[in-house]
Amino acid sequence: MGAMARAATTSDAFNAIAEPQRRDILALLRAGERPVTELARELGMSQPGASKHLRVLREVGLVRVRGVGKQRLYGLDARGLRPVHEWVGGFERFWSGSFDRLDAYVQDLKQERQGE
Amino acid sequence: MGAMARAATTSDAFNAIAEPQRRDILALLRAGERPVTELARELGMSQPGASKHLRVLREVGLVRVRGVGKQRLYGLDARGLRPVHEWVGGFERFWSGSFDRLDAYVQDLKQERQGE
DNA sequence: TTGACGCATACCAATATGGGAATATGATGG
DNA sequence: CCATCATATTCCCATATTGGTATGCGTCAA
Repeated sequence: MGAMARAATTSDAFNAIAEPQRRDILALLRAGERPVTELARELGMSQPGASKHLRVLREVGLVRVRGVGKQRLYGLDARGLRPVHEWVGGFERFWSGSFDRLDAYVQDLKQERQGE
Repeated sequence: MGAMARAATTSDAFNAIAEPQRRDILALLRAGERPVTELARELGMSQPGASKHLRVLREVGLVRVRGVGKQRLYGLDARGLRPVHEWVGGFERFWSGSFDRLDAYVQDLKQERQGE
């Protein structure tokens, strides 16, 4: 019951994709299933390293595994990214087009003043 | 140099938004600027807690500050979320519509086999 | 059964948290 | 200059990584 640390990487997709190498793995898997060793080689990481990242991705459901002989083929299951996309999308109007930085700034100010 | 730990939360937007409370702060700031204490109160966190999260958000450029008298008004600067949205958007075809889980799975297999 | 191969785990080191409490810092109003 | 309000920082703690390296384990081929 003492202090807390950062949330586990396995807690949700947001945490899982915070790690660059895991994002690389997901991106690579868009091209199709891959066995661990191949992933490791293509991404320049150690085999244990790849396995560990894959474990995290598996625990949040972003990849699934399929045993084929000695190999374990990892495949993408991007459904878990949808909530992330939607959450971030909720900010789209704040970065797109006519709403440049200064505009947004001023807008916010106006809104703020009106509220009081 | 020795082992590494998790990337800093201040390293990029992906890491910054991995923390739920920081996401809450960003979401709240869409309604307009807020002073620290108000943010803390509305989100049920301590003042130091809010300040610390705001510091992280500031360091990755997702919020900006403006001093107004004794207060410091924090405002949203969502531009940094755009790359995140785009990266995640790159997976859209894998979760949307006709591409349900099993379909995607089979598709991947086919693509894989063709590639060899 | 025995190797060999592919992968997952265990263990260790070094580090980055996130929360609470206490305290320092800053700006404002008298 | 001082008391005060609003924030930022500092400490301390327990925890959760990420990256090696070594090793366990399951499957397949002889």
